[in-house]
Amino acid sequence: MPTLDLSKTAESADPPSTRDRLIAAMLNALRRKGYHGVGLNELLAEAGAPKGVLYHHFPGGKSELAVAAIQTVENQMTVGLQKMLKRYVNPADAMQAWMVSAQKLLVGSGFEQGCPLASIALESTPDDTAIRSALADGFSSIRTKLADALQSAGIAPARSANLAALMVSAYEGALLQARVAGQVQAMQNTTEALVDLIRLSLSTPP
Amino acid sequence: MPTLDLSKTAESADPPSTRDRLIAAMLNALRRKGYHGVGLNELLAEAGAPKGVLYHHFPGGKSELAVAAIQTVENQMTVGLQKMLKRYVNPADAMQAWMVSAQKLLVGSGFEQGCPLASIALESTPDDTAIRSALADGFSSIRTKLADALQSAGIAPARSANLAALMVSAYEGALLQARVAGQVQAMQNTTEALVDLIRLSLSTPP
DNA sequence: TGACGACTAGACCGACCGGTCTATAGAATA
DNA sequence: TATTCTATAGACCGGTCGGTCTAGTCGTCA
Repeated sequence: MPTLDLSKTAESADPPSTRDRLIAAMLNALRRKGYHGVGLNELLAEAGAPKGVLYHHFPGGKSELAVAAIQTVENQMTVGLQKMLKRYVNPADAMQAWMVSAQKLLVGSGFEQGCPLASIALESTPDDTAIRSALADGFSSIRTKLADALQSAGIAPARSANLAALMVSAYEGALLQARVAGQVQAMQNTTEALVDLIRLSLSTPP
Repeated sequence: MPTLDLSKTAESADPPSTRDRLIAAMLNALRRKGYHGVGLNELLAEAGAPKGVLYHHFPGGKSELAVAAIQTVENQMTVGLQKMLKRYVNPADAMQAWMVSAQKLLVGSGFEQGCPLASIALESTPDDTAIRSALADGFSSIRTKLADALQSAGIAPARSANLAALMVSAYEGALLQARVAGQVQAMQNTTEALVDLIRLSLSTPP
């Protein structure tokens, strides 16, 4: 069960496979209007693919494609996060950079593109077991990576897990508020408060 | 343009009007599966109303009903928040109580019911102007109320606005993570981190 | 070359979508 | 009682939904 093809460098990349184009179209849709907000026809038109192709690569249909998209974005986010955490020694700086990058995507798209995980998360029901478990895995893996980084920055283990959860919550909640407002004020405020508090946390014994 | 009828006490309440039943059905749907996840027929069945009635009370159809639902829940949330902020002098305690009440609703519904504002927020596009502005108003009013309370608790004005935004972000993000995971761990972690940090913030000069 | 599997292609399906329309019941006004 | 207005009721509409099915086009390997 292949996910995105990562074996090529950005330079030598051949045109993306049909499968990857389908995943990209689903991700784009999730960012903009959510899972139930897009139709299959629209998805296929964007990917430039006929219907048969979808059910060839994803026999489970729309929901299986969504699961693949979730796993893809989980991978992208953890990779991006690791990069930031490596670039900035101080996790407060890394957090700030993470927020700024999301903010840029949001503003650059005219407040259309949010987080693809968040939208489908809120449309899912407990019956959507495959989707929910993919999402749960994704968020859990992001939290774990953050917590590890916080711990190596000198924050106590118990506190790291809590702070990592707060960071993810703040990220999702801030994006959400800025998106509907059509302005980044709330997101900037959230970032500022959180970054301040992480700094405070770094300089305060548990 | 009447919203929910608040002129009656809980004791003397007559059966809810058709209009209110429609709003309640929409709110329930938003909590469980989002705006595009419910059909009109399902909504009407839950409210026990025929189709004509919807377009009588809400000529703008589904989206106008959604706006009314958003305004209703904004009102409910700000009232509830004010009550908590009055009961607990320390805003950290109020925040904790707020999170616990949301967590109870989530768990009590088998991880079905989240925040109705968040789901429709992520499904909306910039074209859904009425919905987005209702949401922006709602979140903004909640933030303002929180910031005022933080300020009266002794936090500097600039810091209060930031912290209020973080509180709302954390609330939405925590609910989202707990919902898909089917367990409250991430929400409890978020709450703990945030409450700790608010306390720290109360005892630290800006 | 012939056969086979992977992939592409799109016509087609019943169900359901949001929305319109006409008919009617009942209370209020004259 | 006649009239009018609000509210309820549900049949009906074209369009789109997610999904199935058959046909065709490749490259690969015997």
